[in-house]
Formats: sequence, C-alpha cells, structure tokens
Amino acid sequence: MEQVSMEMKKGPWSPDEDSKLIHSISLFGQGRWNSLAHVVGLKRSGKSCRLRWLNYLQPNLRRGKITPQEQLLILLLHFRFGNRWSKIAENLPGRSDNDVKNYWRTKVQKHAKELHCEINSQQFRHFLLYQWMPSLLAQQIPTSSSSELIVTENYSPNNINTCPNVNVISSSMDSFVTEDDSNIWNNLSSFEDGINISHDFSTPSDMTLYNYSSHDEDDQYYCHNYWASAEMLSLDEMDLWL
DNA sequence: AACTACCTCAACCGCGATAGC
DNA sequence: AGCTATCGCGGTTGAGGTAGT
Repeated sequence: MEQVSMEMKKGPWSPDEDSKLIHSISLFGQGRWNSLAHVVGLKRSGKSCRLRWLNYLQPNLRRGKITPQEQLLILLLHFRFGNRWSKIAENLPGRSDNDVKNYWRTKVQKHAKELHCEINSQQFRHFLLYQWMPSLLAQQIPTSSSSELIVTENYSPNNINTCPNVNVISSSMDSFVTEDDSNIWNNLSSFEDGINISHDFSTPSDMTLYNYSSHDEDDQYYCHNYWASAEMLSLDEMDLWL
C-alpha cells in the first residue's frame, strides 16, 4: 500500500526538492520510488517522485509547444491506440504521456466541442482526416522549392489509379527539419511506403489516400502516401512504431 | 490599470496490474 | 492462495500565466 501520511508534502515542487530527487536517482537509479524519497529526506510519496521525474526532471524531455509534426503523430497514433497516452508518447521522443494527454484535452477535445460533436463521432473523425491532418501534413514539408498535398476521396481498390475528386493544396515551408525534429521527420517519411498500411477492402467507401509529394532545388522528388479511413487508421503492417 | 475569460501544464487521485513475501 | 507494496496508467483538477475587453 502506498504510504499515506500527514507528513507527506503535496503541491508544487521546490528547487531543493528537485535537486534532492535528482541526486537520489543519480545514486540509486529509477525505481523503488518510496525508498528514493526516503534516503534523501524528501517528504514526498514515491508516486509523486516518480511523476516529477518522468514528467519534468528527466534530462531528455522536450519543452515548449507541440510541433505540427508531433501533432500529426498524436492524431495518427490516437486512431490506432485510443487514449493510451503512454503508448502514444513512446513514439514522441522527449514527450511524456502527460504532454500528450494535455495536448489532446486542450486542443483536440476543444475542437470537438467547438464543432458541437462527440470526440469519437464519425463527424469529428472526418474533420480530423479531411481537414486537420491534411493541414498539418502540409506543414511537414522539408526544405523544398515546391510541394503539394493531394487528398483523394472515395478510394476503392478499383479506382486507385483514377483519383477522382482531387484537391490540391499548395504549400511551402522553408525550414522544417531542425536537429530536434529530425527523428520525428524520419518517422513521418516512412509513409513513403504507405501502401504497407493494411485496410479492410470489404468496406472501402470512405478510404482516403493521402499523398504528399515535393521536390527540392536539385529536383530530387519525394513522395509520401498513407491510407486512412474515418473508421480507423490501421497501421498494423508498419513496423515503424512497433 | 483592473477585471475577466481562457489556456497551459504540473500535480493529484483512483484503480488495476504485477511482484514479492 | 492471500496479503501488501509498488508501479504505471488514465482521468481530473487547479494554480499561474496570458490575452482580451
């Protein structure tokens, strides 16, 4: 049973408490959180220590705004994992499950509320797939002279090459890939083999092909695809996040 | 400048899973 | 097998900051 005592301190951590916890972890490593707190005289529960370390003190944590590429990953991964924030956070280097959870609550749920629809409704999934995610994807463009995002609706196995109802959204972004972002970009660029994404051919009516292409100053051509449906975004055959 | 509304995010809680005795 | 301690997760809260009026 987690130790509950009147002596346990709650609320915001002081710099002194932080340094005590860091010192303790440097000596004994993570785990046995109650003991860690005790040996350096921290009047905090093990639970509180663990949370402070994972969400704030860990040296590899990223601070600041969730970038568009991180937002896109969160949306994609939420289709697959649902509210399993820690699972989603595993794929966002330097972000904690709390960061992901906070983003979802403050941004995504807010959008759903503004649209007067349930977060898990078909209507909101369509909004994510056809508006929000394409707009985020359009910001994922590496240094390039031109680029375009093509959204093809009403996909079926028979019209894969006919591309009806093509909308072209032009966009450009001069400085996308930074040192810190490169890892995330590597994840996104794996969509170039987007045909690997499995899907249910028996119900293809709302399947969508997201095709993102660009070329740089040297005329090197980039093409990234992924398939998605409003019902699900199944990435089962991708080993990217497994 | 003062007030209010909104936003962000750190921190808490409850609960289930797991490990160890 | 049953009990206790610990861990980890998801849901929620609220303090502090910021933007708008």
